[in-house]
Parts: sequence; C-alpha cells; structure tokens
Amino acid sequence: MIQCPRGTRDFLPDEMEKRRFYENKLRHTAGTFGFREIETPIFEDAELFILRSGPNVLKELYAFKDKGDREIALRPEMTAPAIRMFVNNMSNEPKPIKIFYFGQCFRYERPQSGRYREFFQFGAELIGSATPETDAEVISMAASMIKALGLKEYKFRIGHIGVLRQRIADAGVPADRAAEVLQKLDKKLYDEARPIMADMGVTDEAMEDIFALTETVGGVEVLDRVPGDVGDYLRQVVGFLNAMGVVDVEIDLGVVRGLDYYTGMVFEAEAPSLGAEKQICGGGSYTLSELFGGEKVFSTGFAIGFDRILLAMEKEGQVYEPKGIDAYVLSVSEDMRLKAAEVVASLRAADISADVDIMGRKMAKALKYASSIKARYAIIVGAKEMEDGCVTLRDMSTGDQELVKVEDLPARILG
RNA sequence: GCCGGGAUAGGGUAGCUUGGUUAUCCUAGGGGACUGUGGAUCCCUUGACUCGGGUUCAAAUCUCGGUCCCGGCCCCA
Repeated sequence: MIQCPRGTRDFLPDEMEKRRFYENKLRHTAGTFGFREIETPIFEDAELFILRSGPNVLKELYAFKDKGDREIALRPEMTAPAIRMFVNNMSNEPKPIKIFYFGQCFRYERPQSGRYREFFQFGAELIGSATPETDAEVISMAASMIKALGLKEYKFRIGHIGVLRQRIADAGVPADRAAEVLQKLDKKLYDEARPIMADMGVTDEAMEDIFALTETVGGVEVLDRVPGDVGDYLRQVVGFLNAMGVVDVEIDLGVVRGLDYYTGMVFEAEAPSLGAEKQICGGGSYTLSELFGGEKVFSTGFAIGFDRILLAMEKEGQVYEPKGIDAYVLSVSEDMRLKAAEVVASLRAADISADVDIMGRKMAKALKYASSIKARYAIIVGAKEMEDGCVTLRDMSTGDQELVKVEDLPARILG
C-alpha cells in the first residue's frame, strides 16, 4: 500500500466540503473589503524565495532541477509570488491594489500538530499605499475573517518593527547582525541577548531601553511610552481600527516577525488552544518589489494559516454539517427505471442536486442509502402514481409523503 | 536536524508484559429475511497485525532498521 507522503493529507468529501465552505467565507469577506482574487504558479524559480527570505530558507524548500536544468521550488508562501506578479504585470495599475489568494504551500519541515509539509494559506496584499488607514484596513480584514470563521479564543497583537530596528541600530548593532538580536528579543531571551549585544558594543543602558520597548504590551495607552512618530502612527492605526469596529486588539512592541523586509507595523494572531503551533495569522507592512526588479512600493499584507485555524475551530467544538443532496430518485420496480432516469434528469435540469439509484436496489435498501447520503427528499417512482403522471415525494426527515406531478417537482422541492 | 510515545479490517478497538489453534468485539461496506417505504432486529458475507531483516520448531507479541502518525525542541517566511 502506498501512503501519502510525509506531511501531506487526503481530504475526503466531507472534509473537502467543510474546507470549501470556510474558504468561501474568507473569499466573501475579502470581497467585502474590495480585494480581488489572484492565482500564481504552485512552483516558481527558486531564486524568488531566496531573494525574499535569504539562502537559509533553501533547506526548508521543496526545490529541484527540472528537465531543462532550471532551479525550481514549490512555493513556501505566497507573498513573494504575489509581489512578483505585481512587479511583472500590475505595476501600472491604479493604486492601491488589493489582491488576495488561497492555495497550498510547501515547506520541508518536521510535521506536527498544525504543521504540514503541504499546507494551505489564505493571504492578502494591499500594494501601493503606506498610510495608517492602509494598515488598519488590512488588520481589520484579518480580524473580520477570524470572526467570520467563528473562532472565539484568539489573541491579536500589533507591534511595529521599524521602531525596534531603529533603536538597535542606534545602539550600535550592525545591520547584518540585527536578525541575531531580533531573534532573541522575539523570544524575550534577554539573558542570551545581553552578551551578544555587549559584544557589539551596546551599552547596558541602551540594552535595558530596548528590552523595555519590547515589553511595551497592553492597550492603546501603552503607546504613551513610545515617543515620536511611531507612537503617533500606531495610535492612528488603532483609531481607524476602532472606527471600523475592531476593538479587541492589543499593542505589543515585542512582536518581531522573522524577516528583514518588514518595515513598519507588524501583527500576529494566535489561538492559545493550539499548543506549539498556535500562530494562525501574521502580517505587516513591507517593501519587497524593489528586490524583484520593480520600484520601491510600500505594501501591507498578511496570511492566515488555514489548516491551523480550522484545527482551532474544531478544538472549540465548532462542527460543520455536510449539506447532503436535495433529492434521491428510486424506482419501485424494474419497469420504472427509465422513468426514474427521466425524473432525475428533469430535476438536474432545474438545478436541483439529485441522485438516482443505479444499483438496482430494492426500495428499502434504496431508502436506506438515501438516508445515508443525507437526501432531503426521496422521490419514489412507481407504476400506480405514474398512471396520473405523479411520483411520491417523501420528506426524509419527517417521513411525510405526498403525490406530486413530475412537472411540479422542482417548484415543490425548491419551495 | 534532536528527544520521547505510537501504528492491529474503511473508522474505533482486544490480544503484546509471560511467543503457541482459525486474531477479539463494535461500527462500516455488499447481499438476504422483507414480493411498494429508511434510520430496528436477525442471518450470510467482505475486510487488518505499517514494511523489511533477525532470533525461534513457532512472531501481532522479542529484536534491529525503514516508513508514517502524535507530543515537544530547533525552525517557523
């Protein structure tokens, strides 16, 4: 027997129906914010991802040479492809550009709960604008999406990477070693950060200032402790968020996020119920386009870990009931089978989801099957009723039956 | 990449410590009892020891390795 490759999954029809249902909620929400869907290739030139994330991503990339000796990688995320698309095809479109995407991504990592090698991301990018409203718009959409999915327990945190980067640069950390320091700060490993920073010539006083900054956590009032433009900027972002009804956000200047290209506001959402892999959403403002050969353009984007958020919803007890079909047609006797085929075809033509017995089952078994596929109605095609051009319409949940003319069936079922 | 726990019909399980008939039970699938009415009952039937090597007269059981899953670490764009 051949199993799925490590870290991949099969989605059976019930699961797939559920996933589509929630995907479409996300698509719908994006639509209400004026974002439009795009699709990019599942594989790209490996260089695209290395440019974005640095050569160290290579070890977690599904990368290979194709038959034309091209270095190819399965996409590990979709921001870089989206921005590549913008640079190649959309740079002259009126700004701002609002796009979103949903699709699978691939990372060569050890799978664990909420982490797969093939996983699904929903993301959006707002390109060409750099105002507080831009950031608020994006955060607000992310928040609306989590609400639309019905997740209850989650934490939303907004920070600003620019102020932290500036502060550590001013303190004497060289640009090429900033990532090292930020990584420790992200985990609040101050004791490990101290010797590293001391080695770079950062004074104790400057260090403690920086640590205090990353400990700036709480409501909007904590921004009073952040002097200058950044404090004002984030206050404006929060102001717009409040105006749009997003109130349950926390300021946390310790939100660091991994990559160099984030320039300003950054945010994350996590679901505490998930354990080690609890981050369900992450994003921020950045510039990437110039890396891919375009002009420098400010953007704000985010991505939702679709598998994780579904897992979190499941842990909260949210269940999705498969819809089933509208009608199941069965014939009472052999000589009615052609009539049954006509009936089911007429229902389908009327845009009703309808199935018909094709196994020659007896009525009892056919009804049992209709029940198991969650048919709302069984339509019993028998010789007696057919003399008057009728069939028996049986409501599968109540057991009520009535005689209905074949031509009246669609209206009766849809009504 | 590191540490630990696992894997028995489609799903859920018993058996493993102490090797020994035809591998347990529930559920599910197919057929029948029921000749024009489902979700009940009964009967028949389908279907599994993760894979490979080793020890042994004999391995689901002991042992080694691979694969996959789960918890955690690293990483997390």
